[in-house]
Amino acid sequence: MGKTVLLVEDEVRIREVVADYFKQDGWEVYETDNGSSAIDWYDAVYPDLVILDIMMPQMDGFAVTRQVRKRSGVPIILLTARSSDDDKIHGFELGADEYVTKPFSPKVLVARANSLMKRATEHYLPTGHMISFGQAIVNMKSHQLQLEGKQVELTPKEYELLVFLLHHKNNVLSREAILNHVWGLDFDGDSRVVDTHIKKLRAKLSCESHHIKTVIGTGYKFE
Amino acid sequence: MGKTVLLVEDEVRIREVVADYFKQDGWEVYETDNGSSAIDWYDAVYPDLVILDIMMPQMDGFAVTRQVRKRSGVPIILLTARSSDDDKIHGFELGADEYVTKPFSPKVLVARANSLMKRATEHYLPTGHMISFGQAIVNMKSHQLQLEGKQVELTPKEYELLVFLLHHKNNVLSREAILNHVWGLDFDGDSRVVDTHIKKLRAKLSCESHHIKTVIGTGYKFE
DNA sequence: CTTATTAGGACACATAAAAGACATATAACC
DNA sequence: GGTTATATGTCTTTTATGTGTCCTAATAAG
Repeated sequence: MGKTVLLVEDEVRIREVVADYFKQDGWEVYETDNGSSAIDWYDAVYPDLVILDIMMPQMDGFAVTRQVRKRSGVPIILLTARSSDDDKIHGFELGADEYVTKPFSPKVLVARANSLMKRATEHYLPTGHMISFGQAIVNMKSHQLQLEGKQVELTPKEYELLVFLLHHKNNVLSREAILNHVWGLDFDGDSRVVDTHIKKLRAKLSCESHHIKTVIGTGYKFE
Repeated sequence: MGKTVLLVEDEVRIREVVADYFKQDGWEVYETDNGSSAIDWYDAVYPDLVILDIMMPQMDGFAVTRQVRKRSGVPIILLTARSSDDDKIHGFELGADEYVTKPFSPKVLVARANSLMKRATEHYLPTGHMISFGQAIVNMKSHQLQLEGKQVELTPKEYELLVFLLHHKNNVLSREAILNHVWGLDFDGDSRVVDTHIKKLRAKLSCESHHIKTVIGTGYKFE
């Protein structure tokens, strides 16, 4: 699965240009022009990166940042027309990771996004880094699962699914959100594929499968 | 209240650098260079996070992990020297939440610590949109009810009903009104379904069930 | 005390998810 | 290029869970 970015910008011209550059660079781009729908989009796709314009009608970039930060520590880039230090402090306090001042070059923005992602990825998955739960250790480098000292092979989908669940521990994830993130937006099959892969993951997790909770009517949750 | 971390590392140089980074990030840092005093420190300060070097004289990181785990589920990060320790991790009892391989960047370690803390905190005190009453917290995101620290699973209807009551606190709600809002206008069944679901909600609310008052001849009220 | 109304329990029915079987797609190998 | 193995996705059956109805006991109102 490629990198996904949620782009929130009300000026159509800027949004389209930026989106094009990101697509060119291999990103999957979700676009919206206002803050309140941005939150809905976030919950639906769980993007790897969020780019927010500060100046937007109704719900501005700061407000969106606050809402997103309630949900996760996903990298956030704020786009600003103002360059005053007050704004910067305000934004950093709220949890934005970077500031890009308008006018900016889309190339530079993509470059910053990539370096931020790289940092975030290292931060999530540094080499040799592992996450454990119960008797299990997930090796983020070899994409393997170690269970009671034994190696358990995971298929790519199983691995992606497990990592997505782990990164959103304790959050209820709808089939929709899981599909969008692990399978991608272009997947147009039955949302029950998620069930099938959850089933297979549970089988491989064996004694630790209880961590994956079914949330009836919605989806799943990792605890 | 600031975050506190107990740092157990026998190499002075590493310990001091790491401690500095954590202090810089607003943490209160307790340091010690050996495993046995680590337990004493733990009992004295009850830190929010424990960072342990695996390789230590006398009592190693695994032993300390075991001791700490007897006391609580506090987040633990183990520092391992290169991947040669991977083999050791195989056979040992687990219980640490993360493993960071040396050499590591102190920045990354602080970042990991923060995200781990965030997860742990979310787990204990879910943020996001919540409504609380008495000892209960309703999480509008996970559709769950937390009662005296324990998660209580709500079915979709129970959740909708509870949220409707909460949104109209202190208002007497007729069965008709409840039906129309929670079941929808098209529902053509018996209005006594409301009673049944109120009953089930009360059972799940247990000690907080007194908030749901019966208004005889009309319906119910949440106080 | 009588009647109206609700609570509680038992049960039937509806819906959602798990399990299993199978078909198709993808990759690896000869 | 054809063959095999593996991974992925769909379909059907089984199981679990949620929902709604009914009946009886308890409780409140008149």
